[in-house]
Amino acid sequence: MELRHFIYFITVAEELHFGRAATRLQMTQPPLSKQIQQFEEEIGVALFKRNKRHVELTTAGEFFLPEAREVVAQVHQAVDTAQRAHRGEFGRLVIGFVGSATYDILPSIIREYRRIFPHVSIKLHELSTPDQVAALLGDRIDIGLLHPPVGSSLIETTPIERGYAALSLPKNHPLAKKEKIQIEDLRDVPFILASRDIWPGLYDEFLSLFKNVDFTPKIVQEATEYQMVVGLVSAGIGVGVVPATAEKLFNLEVVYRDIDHYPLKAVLSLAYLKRNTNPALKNFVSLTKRICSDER
Amino acid sequence: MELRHFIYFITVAEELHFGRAATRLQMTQPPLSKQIQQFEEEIGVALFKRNKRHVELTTAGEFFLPEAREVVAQVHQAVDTAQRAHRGEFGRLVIGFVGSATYDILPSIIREYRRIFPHVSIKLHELSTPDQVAALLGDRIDIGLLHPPVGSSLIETTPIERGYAALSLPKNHPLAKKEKIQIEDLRDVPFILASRDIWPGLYDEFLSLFKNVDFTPKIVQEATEYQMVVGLVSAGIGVGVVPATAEKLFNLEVVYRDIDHYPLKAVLSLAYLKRNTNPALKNFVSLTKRICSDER
DNA sequence: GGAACACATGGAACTTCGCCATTTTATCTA
DNA sequence: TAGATAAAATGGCGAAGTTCCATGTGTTCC
Repeated sequence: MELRHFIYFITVAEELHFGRAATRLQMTQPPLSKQIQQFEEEIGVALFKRNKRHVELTTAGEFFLPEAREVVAQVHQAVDTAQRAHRGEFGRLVIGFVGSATYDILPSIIREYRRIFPHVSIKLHELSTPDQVAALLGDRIDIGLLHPPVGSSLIETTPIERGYAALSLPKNHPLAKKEKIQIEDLRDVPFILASRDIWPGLYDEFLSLFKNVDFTPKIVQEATEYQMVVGLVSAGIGVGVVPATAEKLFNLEVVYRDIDHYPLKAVLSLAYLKRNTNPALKNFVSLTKRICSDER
Repeated sequence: MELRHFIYFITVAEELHFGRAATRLQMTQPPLSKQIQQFEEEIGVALFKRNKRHVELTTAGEFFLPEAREVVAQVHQAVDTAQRAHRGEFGRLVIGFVGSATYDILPSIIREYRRIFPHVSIKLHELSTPDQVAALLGDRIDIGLLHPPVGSSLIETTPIERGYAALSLPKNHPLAKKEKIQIEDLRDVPFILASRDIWPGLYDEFLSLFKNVDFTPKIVQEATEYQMVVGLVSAGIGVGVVPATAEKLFNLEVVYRDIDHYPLKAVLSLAYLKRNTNPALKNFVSLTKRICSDER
């Protein structure tokens, strides 16, 4: 019993004429007759009443016809489902992200992706960059939104946001009066940073600013997230270093200032395993790239 | 693309091992590998990720698996439906019947048939015997419940009720006092009969009773149904001739008597076209025969 | 009653499916 | 590091099944 038999049966049932049915099936009449006979024998049911001149369905054939059509429809649906999944229209996507990504880029990407691929289920996990790298290598997430570098040749990364970091100061801080802060102004200033785990690139870049001056910054406090940095700043503990997108965490007690001539690059990257074959991943990556290039 | 491919895919997906899957399919591994490859090529979707040592489903394969199982299930359901219809468990049955059959045998047969074959839809038409014969020959009904003879070699008949007819008299009629009526008592009695169309056999048999006596019965009225005969009798118009089962049409004004030594046979038969292949018909006929033999 | 139509039958050719033997590659172990 | 083992892929061959062509047979229509 093969699919062929069902298709042959349906065609003959529609034409009630072996010759015409054979033409529609692009074959000749004798093999069609034989296949139908074999099929009837195999299932033990006469599907047609034939009297050398006229063909008609038996009662069993009439009941079989809609079921046979259902078989063919189900076959098409199955193949279609596989092809859609292959194109990434069905699937699952597990996304890791650093907390700072939620301030800006992540929600708009997710929103757009959901609109275009409504049948892909998305699972989000807030993870630090090193945890994301481990999760990627352990196949627990498909995509990471993290701060480079990741330090693994198995992982592909593309920058999606080339933003900058800024200093956040209590609004009554003396330096807050200046439009641009000079690096010399930062001598003896107490700093509050997110811990190096959160964003090693930014942490290291901040420290490297001071290679060309004769002092090192005084880090008085490390926080586990940027929201906490801003909180400590507004409490007057010190001056914070946060990505510029954190300005969206409105806090009236805090102002943001750049350091003159010393931009702090704050790159957010998309990261995924090179060997990951999840079709939904490709779409997510290309969609993200498109959105980011549109914004420029 | 054939059913085989779906079954092969499901088995490999369940085993995730071409060798074991091949064993389960009672074949060797190489042709199985080849068939899966061809199938993947045909639908344009990689269903398995294989790396010479391990096999696993791709995302598309995971989405395809339940759909493929659905295909196989639908195939089985389709074949099962055809086989059930072939056995007469699904179907339609159009039944013609004479009015007198409703008094006794028909309801119990229908009730029992419905219980055993709940998925056969039954359509009932009250028709006279000649109309039933025409309807049978014109393929408008599958079965007739009628009074023989039918007079067509295309039609098969089997008696299902060998009942008797009786005389019905107004309860104050002189003859009503007698337990058994002698045929001589019927001289000059006005008779009421159902018209010959209704039951030619009974009509003719009644007339033939009088071949051996020197008078013919006086038929004063013909009615179009037995209920009407009984009604006319109770109105005192005359003496009726009705099937014994008509006694169930309770009427306190009427009594029933037999004619001594002259039983009036009242045969009800099942009739159907010999060439009718409706499987539900066979079951109906054999069930009816069983019920009738049980009752004896 | 003959012609035309339509399904069935029989035999030949081609396709393809499955088996066997072998190769390739990945993993495990010494 | 290298050999052993396991598992999928590859290639050639035989057999089975499918298709085509030619023909047979029973119906229907003129």
